Amino acid sequence: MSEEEHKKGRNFIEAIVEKDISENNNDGRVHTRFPPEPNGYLHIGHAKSICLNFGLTEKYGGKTNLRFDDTNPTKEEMEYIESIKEDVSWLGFDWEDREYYASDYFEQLYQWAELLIKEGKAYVDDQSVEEIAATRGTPTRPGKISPYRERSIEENLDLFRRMKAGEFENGARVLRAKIDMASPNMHLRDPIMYRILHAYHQRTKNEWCIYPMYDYAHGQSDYIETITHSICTLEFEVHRPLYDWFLDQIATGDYRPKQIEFARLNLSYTVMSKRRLMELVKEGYVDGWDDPRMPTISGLRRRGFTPESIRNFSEKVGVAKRDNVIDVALLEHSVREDLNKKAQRVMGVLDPLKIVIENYPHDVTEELETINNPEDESMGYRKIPFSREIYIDRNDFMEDPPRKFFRLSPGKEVRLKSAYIIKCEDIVKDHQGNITELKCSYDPETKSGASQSNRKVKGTLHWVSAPHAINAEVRLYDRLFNDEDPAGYKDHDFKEFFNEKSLNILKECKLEPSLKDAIPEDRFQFQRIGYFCVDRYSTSEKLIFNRTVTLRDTWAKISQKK
RNA sequence: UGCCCGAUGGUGUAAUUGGCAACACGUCUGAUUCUGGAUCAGAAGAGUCCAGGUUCGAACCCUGGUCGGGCAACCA
Repeated sequence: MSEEEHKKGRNFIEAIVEKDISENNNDGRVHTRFPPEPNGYLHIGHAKSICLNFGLTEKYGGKTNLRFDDTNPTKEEMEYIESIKEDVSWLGFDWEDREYYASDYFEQLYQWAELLIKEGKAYVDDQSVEEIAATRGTPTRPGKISPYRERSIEENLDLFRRMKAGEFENGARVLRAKIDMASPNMHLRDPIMYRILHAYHQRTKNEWCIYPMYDYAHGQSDYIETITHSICTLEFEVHRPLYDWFLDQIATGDYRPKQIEFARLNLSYTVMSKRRLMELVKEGYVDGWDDPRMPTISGLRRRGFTPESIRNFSEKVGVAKRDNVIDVALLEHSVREDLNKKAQRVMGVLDPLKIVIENYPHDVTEELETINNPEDESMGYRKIPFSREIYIDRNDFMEDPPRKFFRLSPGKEVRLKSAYIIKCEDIVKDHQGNITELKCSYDPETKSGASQSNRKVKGTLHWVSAPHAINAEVRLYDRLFNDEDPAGYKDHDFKEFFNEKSLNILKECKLEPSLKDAIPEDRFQFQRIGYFCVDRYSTSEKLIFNRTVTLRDTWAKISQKK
């Protein structure tokens, strides 16, 4: 991308960063952070944020920290930390040695809290949760001042130290910043800085029984890490004055991190909150956080998405402040675009229909040559066996076809990809009238690559040689929900829109023999069908393929229009 | 009846910061094709939420509305 194009296409955050650099704010540094709370798996929305934060520092020459926002020991687990790290690196980003935890700063945070008390800017409140909630006021009415607000500095200090020492029960007292109970911004009405939580923390163990709240911990953590641009989602916009207030209390020089908010990603036909995804997992709607239908990074990975496709997608969706719903078609386009260039083409028959080529000799196997990827000659060629009995997909045959059907039907000819032209001579049915087999003839002059092979026929089919085919299970996935915005109804639970047909397992699929050594996460294009990925739990005894996405299907559109 | 955001083709994002509304996805044509894929060529689709104002000129600035979102967890 040229300098000129840069300027044209830049989003509002890049514009801010460029301005800060040109004005030499914070010495012209760019330092961002990705700050997940380890209480769930990362999803495609986080991927956008990861790409944004790491992308910015790649572009402008800076650093990005990975920081776990682990200030609530009752909700957070080690399992999530591991999955988050794996997802970020899988996407292709490197936080180098900067793996940080908000809990690493507990001591510093505590010291700053004492400082605030000493300056008369924080106080210990003995009110109960209910009382604090009740006296906070409403958006239109100011709150009531706490009876404990004017305690002496000495008493506050003493009580806060005793809170830390574990002398009080959960919920008995909190430390509050003394700001303004009448502020029109609810977050400035003496926000809670510390609460008492006698809970075991994954990292600090039993060292603490008071834990800082997000608003107090986050900005100060940014400050400690010398973050310059603290990017978060829109719902934190009203927190910004508080973010700045806390910083102003402890900052000593000119350096200040700047909070910038952008609109979170929404995807059509799915849900995008950890809470809802957790529900799907816990209530068994899906297999787990990495179910291929989930919009989680691990789910997309298992489904067969590439890191590149997700990064390209993140680039394409843009960054702005207005609410948005991205068409899932854009995500699908991103994988197709990437896999089209990379995925080896193979033959796979999902719903086998046997064909006997009656004029082809018994006991003969030809090794036919076929290109691995017509988009990339360097991927080479391979051999596929051909014989008298083959399988084609059942929906590639119609006994009574409509006019635009270019596939096999009685008396009609069709090309077998990389093989011969065959003609349907006869149909074999069982007693119920189901088609069980097709009798065909082949034209030996039409072998692919042969000099007289140029005869044109309307259609080309994929196929596999019956005696050489290997068996596999193929899982077809569809959108998780039937509604574009399942979480968008006040009077309906999002799970009411769960798509019962979102998973279709096919157990009798026949694949070309070269696939027998495929290992988990190998990706292929099953010619004319779609892109498929070996499931992470696939074994050589039981091969399992997940359909990542179908190919664009013009015929499906034509036939749907009837 | 408070405060803070936002509003540009079906969807998303741009518009050299006041100068002919562009790009991508999607849709539709056609060409091509041993994948009804890919590729190539082309088309339709918004006059920028509304009403005023400033200006030679407004998507952009001002005023007033309308609509949408967020904020009242000892969550993040």
